[in-house]
Amino acid sequence: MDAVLPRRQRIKQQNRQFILDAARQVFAEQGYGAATIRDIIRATPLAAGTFYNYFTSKEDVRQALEAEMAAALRPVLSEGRAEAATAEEFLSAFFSAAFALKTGTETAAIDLRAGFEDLRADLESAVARGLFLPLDAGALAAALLAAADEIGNRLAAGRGDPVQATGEATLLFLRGVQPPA
Amino acid sequence: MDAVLPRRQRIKQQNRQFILDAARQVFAEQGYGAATIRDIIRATPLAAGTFYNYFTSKEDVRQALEAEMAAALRPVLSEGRAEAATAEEFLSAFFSAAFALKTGTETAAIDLRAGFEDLRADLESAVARGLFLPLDAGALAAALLAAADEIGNRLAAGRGDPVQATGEATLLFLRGVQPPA
Amino acid sequence: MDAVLPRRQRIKQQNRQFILDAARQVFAEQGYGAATIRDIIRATPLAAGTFYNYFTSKEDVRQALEAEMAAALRPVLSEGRAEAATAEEFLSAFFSAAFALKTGTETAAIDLRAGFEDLRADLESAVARGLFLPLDAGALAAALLAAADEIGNRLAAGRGDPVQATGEATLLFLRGVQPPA
Amino acid sequence: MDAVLPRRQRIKQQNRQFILDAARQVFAEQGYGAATIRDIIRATPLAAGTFYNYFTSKEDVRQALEAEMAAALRPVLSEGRAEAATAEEFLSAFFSAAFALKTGTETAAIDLRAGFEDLRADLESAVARGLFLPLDAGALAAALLAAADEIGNRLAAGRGDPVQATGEATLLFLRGVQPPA
DNA sequence: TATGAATGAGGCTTCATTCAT
DNA sequence: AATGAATGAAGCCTCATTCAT
Repeated sequence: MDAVLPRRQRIKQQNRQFILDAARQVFAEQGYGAATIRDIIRATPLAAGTFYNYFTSKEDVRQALEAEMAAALRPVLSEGRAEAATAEEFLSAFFSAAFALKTGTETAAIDLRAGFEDLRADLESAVARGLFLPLDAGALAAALLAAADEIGNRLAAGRGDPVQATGEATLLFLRGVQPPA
Repeated sequence: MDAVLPRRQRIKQQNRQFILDAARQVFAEQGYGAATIRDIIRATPLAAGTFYNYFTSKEDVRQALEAEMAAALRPVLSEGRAEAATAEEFLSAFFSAAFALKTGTETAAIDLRAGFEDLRADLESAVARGLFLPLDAGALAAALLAAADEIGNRLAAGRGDPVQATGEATLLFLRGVQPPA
Repeated sequence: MDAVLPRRQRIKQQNRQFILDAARQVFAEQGYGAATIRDIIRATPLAAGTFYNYFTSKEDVRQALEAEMAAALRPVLSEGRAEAATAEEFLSAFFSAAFALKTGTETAAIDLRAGFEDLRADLESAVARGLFLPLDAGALAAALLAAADEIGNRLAAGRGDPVQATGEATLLFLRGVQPPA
Repeated sequence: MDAVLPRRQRIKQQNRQFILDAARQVFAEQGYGAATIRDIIRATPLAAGTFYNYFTSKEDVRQALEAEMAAALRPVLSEGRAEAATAEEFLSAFFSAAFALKTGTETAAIDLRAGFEDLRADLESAVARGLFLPLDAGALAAALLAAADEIGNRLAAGRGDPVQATGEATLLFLRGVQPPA
């Protein structure tokens, strides 16, 4: 699908990706605040000055990284949500995808909050279709993502089983905690 | 209630509190990772070296701060939960206290996760009393705190009304999102 | 022999000695240049400020220490030298005492050069008595002390036996290195 | 003789030498322990951070300096020793070279002990050739170097004449201090 | 465009010294 | 006298950024 790029262009793209990959890893290990540009370069085969040919600051990298992650999260998280016929299908698809992302080794330390806008939109649409009670879509998206992220962290740490957790979380948000009267 | 302390002791306590207060503010503004010890001292009337009479590192301050916050959170968050007669009372008390903490100006940037253990214990007891469906108390506590924290952040940013949010969040976790059949 | 001192005086003397002993140890471990006043105080049961009741600076301590060491070295190093009837007796007494000092554990890191003046005077007297060839007493004292110090360091490090080294060093300075013609 | 280096390489070598020269001077003036890296940089036209492009610590500089000095000392101190036909020639060559080094202004504060290994080897060879009495070469080397260093210091301070001192020191170690019977 | 050394600002920490108790 | 906390200077080191090659 990708056009064949001239050698120069290819190297440029590769170097950019070197930096982004290194940044993702460094941010995951130390947190964004504590990470330094030098840390990123060090995790790269490039020289110090080369960084500035691609980005102007740590914040610049972060934004590029966020865009990249949002693009990667979108298809995965949205999959199955748009066409869900019931709230249960919607929630189950969401938690299943979310926990898969959090426990997948290759995407360590993904912050699900990057998918906020997409989820909010999907929820609004689902509310409009009558699948959900008419709640504030923003608050609901925040609650779902925060809960999924936190439970996902627990799963990634080995506390719990993803499949069972998907079921429990779906039930929790589907029917709530109240025992039937 | 407090014993009258000799002057020197009083000043020591005061200085320690200067640092803790400054640290809370600095961590809230810049994040823990990006904050520097110098930032903390600068937000204090103290001299640079004085920091090390009280703490050995930024991490040391963080731990003291966390202990302080846990101690402050405990009575507020627990209030009304232990003796709640219904799940609704429990959830309502929880979200009400949580949102009050997050929107209260003087306690900016409190991370509710510090109250995890208390909440988990309360939930276990509530499940045992039959107030809640028999869910995994750890996962439920994680979900409630994460959701409350995230929604609380939105409230603190002016997006939404605490009272209404308390009602909605209570309902969300009480009955779930599914419309009645 | 010591007069009984009033309690105050006794404590003062004791504190002064605390500092001197700590300083000797610290200087031996880190060298004079690298040692700090705080290092000295830390090796003491005293508080930081107390140092300045006894000494004004690191240099001040060093001088007191040097005087103390010179006073301690004098009788040991001079012993047997003044009344030596031959050069061999003189040298043997000197090296024997010097190596004993360097290898004695309780007087670690003594710098024999503190005994320079005494040795020079003894040598001058010995030259005048015809025990030694008429060499420059200063240079000879320097050579003897430097050699004794350096060989003593080797002995203290376990390289060689003090008794044998005394014999060899005595012979070396007595007859030189030239094989008999 | 030296290959012509590209400009960048030349500057790097020059900067390294700036630091080494400054360090030698600073160590000589203040002693190794008391010297600071900042002192060294200040004696240089370089910026503070540049130090760490060349060395990792004060100790690192010291080692480089020692290697440099050993390399510089070797040919000078060894000159004339290896092929000496008599003990007198050997000692005379040694002291002459040593005093020249100590009193030469451009090589202030050289510590002759850096030449220990070379001298010990030369002495062993000389003993094997029968030039010297069969003494412990290590102890003898230590004694000679220590004496030469100390007397050299006296000469550098203006106390004595190098030529005369060479003669006296040679005699001292050649025949010892004992007057002929 | 890539390199990597130079720069000096600034963060971390320890120090000598003072002084209220 | 003895104490030990406060002070701010100063040492150590790393950083972001520039720029000659």
